[in-house]
Order: sequence, then C-alpha cells, then structure tokens
Amino acid sequence: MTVKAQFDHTNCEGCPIRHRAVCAHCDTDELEELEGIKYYRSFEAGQTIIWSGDQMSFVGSVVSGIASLTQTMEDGRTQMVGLLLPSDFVGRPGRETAPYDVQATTDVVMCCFRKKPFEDLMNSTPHIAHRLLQMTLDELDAAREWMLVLGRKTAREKIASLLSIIARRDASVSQKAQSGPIVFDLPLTREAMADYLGLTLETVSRQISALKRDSVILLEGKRHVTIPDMARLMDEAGDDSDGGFLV
Amino acid sequence: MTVKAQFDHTNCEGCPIRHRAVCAHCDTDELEELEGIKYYRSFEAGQTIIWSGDQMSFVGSVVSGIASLTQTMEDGRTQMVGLLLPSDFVGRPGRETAPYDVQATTDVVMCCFRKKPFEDLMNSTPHIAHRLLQMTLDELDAAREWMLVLGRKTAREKIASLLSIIARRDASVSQKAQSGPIVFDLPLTREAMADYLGLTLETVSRQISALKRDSVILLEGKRHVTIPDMARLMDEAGDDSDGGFLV
DNA sequence: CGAGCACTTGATCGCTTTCAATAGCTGTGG
DNA sequence: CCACAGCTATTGAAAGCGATCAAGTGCTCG
Repeated sequence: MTVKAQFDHTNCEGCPIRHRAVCAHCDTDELEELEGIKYYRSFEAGQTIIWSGDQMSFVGSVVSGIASLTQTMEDGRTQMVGLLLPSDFVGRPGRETAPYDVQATTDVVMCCFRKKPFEDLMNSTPHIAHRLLQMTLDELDAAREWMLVLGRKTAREKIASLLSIIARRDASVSQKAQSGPIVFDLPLTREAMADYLGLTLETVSRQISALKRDSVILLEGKRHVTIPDMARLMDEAGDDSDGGFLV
Repeated sequence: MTVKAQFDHTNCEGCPIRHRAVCAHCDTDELEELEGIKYYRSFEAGQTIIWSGDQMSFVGSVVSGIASLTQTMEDGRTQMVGLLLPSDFVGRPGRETAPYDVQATTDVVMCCFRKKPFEDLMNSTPHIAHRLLQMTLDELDAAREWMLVLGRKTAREKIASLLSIIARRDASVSQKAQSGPIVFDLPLTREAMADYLGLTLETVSRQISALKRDSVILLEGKRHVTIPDMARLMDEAGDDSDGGFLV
C-alpha cells in the first residue's frame, strides 16, 4: 500500500516542511541542487526504516507521519530515544552505520538524499551545514530534557510530560491560539508510550486512567484527548508553566 | 586559590586538548585567529560556571577537570544531563541563554572565547563549524545512550554502566593497553553519581558495595577503583562487550 | 462468530526510596 | 591532645511505587 502524495513531489517550494527542515535556509540555487538528488520513500506503520548497525545509504527528512528511534538490549528491554516528527532529520553525515533502529510509528513519507551526494553538498553549501548544526543542537536539548523525565519523574509526571509535549507540538504545527482547550489524537500506542517513558504499558494505562479520573484530561475512545487546562497539565508534569520543552 | 597552569597559555600547538577539541581540524592560520580571542578561566570544585537561564557571554572548551550539566526541578530533584570532560565544548552558538547549570565537579580550567567573535569565526572558518557539528552529533549519541541507562536499566546495571564509561574514557586518555586490570579514581561523589544515574545516594552506595562484594570491582578507600575484568563489568552493565558508549 | 489486537483493571511482588543511625575522616579551637 | 562540627559514605528497617502476572473488555477484520 503506497501512501498517496498530498503535495508536488518535484517542487520544493510547495513542500509542507520547507520552512523547518534541513533545507530551510537554502536559497533557490541550493534548492535546485537538492531537488536534483532527492527522492521520496513511503513506509507503513510498524515498518523498520533503518536497522541499528546497518550501513546508512541515505539521509533525509520526515515529510509526514511519525518515526521513532529505539534501542534494544539483548533481553528485549527497549527504550525509545527520539521521536521524529515532520521536518526532523534522519541520518548522520560522516558516520557509516546507524546507531539505532528507526521505525515508522505511523505511515511515514520521507524525503531522502543519497548520503554521499548530500555530504558533498553540505561541504559546498554552508546554509545546509549551519541549519543541520542548529537542528542537532535542538535535538540535543530535547534529549537532555528527556533525561530529566526518565531519571527523576514519577509515572504520573512522565505521562503528563509526554502529553504536554504532544499538545505543544500540535499547537505549534497548527498555529492554534494559546488559550482554550487543546484537542489532539495520540499518535502512539500505550506500548510505544511506555517505551518512550521507561515504563510498562500497564502503568501507562493506569496513569492515563488516573489523569482522566482527576479531570486533567478528557478521553473519547482510546486515543482522542482533550486538555481543558494546559497550565494544570504542565503542573502535573512538574514543569513551571513557562518552562520550555523542545521537540 | 588559582589553579596552576600546567601548559603554555598562549600557544595552542602545545595544548593538551589540541587534537580533540573544537579547534582540532584548524590549520595554523585559523589557530592564530583563535589565539587572538581566547582566554583562560579557572573554577574551583563545587563552583557554578554558568547558571541556567543566564546570558551566555562566552563559549569554550574544558581543558582540565570535570564539569557537569544539571537540571533541577522546583522541589529540588536534580538530574545530571551531561558530563563534560577535557576537550568537551561548553556553550551554544546561536542561543542567548543557558539551558542548564554548568558546575565544576573538580577544579576546572576552561579555554574561553567571547561568544560573538567565536560565532563570526565559525561563519568564516568551515573547519570549526564542521568540527562542532561532529562533536554535537557525538554528544547526541551519548545522550541517547544515557536515555537507555536511565529508562531501562536496574540500579546495579546503572552503576556498572557508569563505571565502564569512566574506565573506558580513562583508558582512551592514557592510551593504556586494553588487557589487564584497569585502575582509576572516581571523580564523582556518591551524590553526583546518584544525580547522573537517577538514583538516591544510598542506592548508589549499596550497589557499589554489592559489586565489591561480588568481586566485579575492588575498592581502596572510597574512590580508588580497580576493575580486574572489564568484560565482566560490561556484562554487569547489560552491554555486549563490543557495544560502544560514547562520552 | 471467532481470532487478534489494543487496552484496562486487579492482585501481588520486589526493587528502590525513605527514614534513621552510625562510622570514618578532616579541620578547628579550647 | 582531645572535643566537636561538618562532611562523605555505609548500613539497616520499613514503606511505597511501579513491575509482574493474570483476567477480562471492546474493537476490527476475515
């Protein structure tokens, strides 16, 4: 099953992630060069995009859908170490093999570049290298924020933290107003949430039920979430209201 | 009390971190430019180098000693999110305020550059920007490795993971042979270890005692550690012997 | 209708935390 | 020289939180 294209596959100007991806600061000439070496790939939910330890033949950007970076221990314990949203960059110029599994959490479309030509382009166009540095620094901040969540927060605070990150991202993507209830669909299964939070899926389920019982969130079905009071949720997450998560 | 200089403070060629720091790939001309804007600062153990939220007026490299990045919640829970060793870079070009506290864990000497001139230099010398990207990607990998430790490992595995990281770094710095026992001094208090591992200091103490009782490690005093069998320690850490931590 | 999947809920277990007491060490001052 | 404060670290006992084991619900799809 192929994911149907919602946009023009050749013209970067009309690309939905044009203003946030690694190509954000490129001028028209640079964009043309990128257009010359890019190609699209689609992945179904559940598919592994890149296996840990494999050769990485391409790098690229998530155009739509959600992918995750996961590490697995020999006995099967797994930890999600990153959530890749539209415009996020996949791959590591200058390294041969992938350090983690990259999995499609939902159906995913990626804009790919073969690694070698992209590395060459990076060396010749400072705009791309500069943007990639900024994005990597942002990811590093996000990873470190998450270390606090994993190391020091309670199960309830972990769930609230995850919900507030998803809510915040949704708000920033759809440019919604800050006030009023926030509504979104959870893009993750309970198990994926558990792997991201360092919990079991049972604990995730229990804490979501508890937050619902305490009216911190409203649930319709399993996935559709309404947050009546964002400040309340942030409080439950253990963050002061203006503290900034980056994802 | 000022830390005594162990090296020539003007000449980068003789700098002990010359081959690993952000300036590693610079040629002679670029190095001269850096020498023009650099200055050294010393910090005593326990001192805070940068406060979270403050303006960052400088960036720089750790020359000697160990610094830590820590986050603190309002109720006092703290999580160390990074360990800065000699040659590691401090600061973030392109961002105004510091996202975390930077604290001197031991006495620290830093090679500093005022932020603005450094940013200018970064734009004009691709070698620096390129090296900083590589270092940032390495740090990102290290942060993600640590997420697995924080999210999924037991207290015993966490301690073993920390010890194996310190052992490995010591080995890489002193270029020791791979085989035979590894000996080093712990540069962290039990409390600092707890903050890094997301544990309490009592649990750290108990697990160190347990590893000692089981002859995974030998202890002289509180801080002097001998590791008779590195493979055994890595096994206790839950890593396969060739798995690679980056710090 | 039954299989499969995602999720919920209950009961119990055990690891880590919490609370508390103590030891060892260093430096200070009577 | 000894007493004592202050700090780091160890160890014990008890409590609590999340994991584990287990059963059951609701939904979709063939």
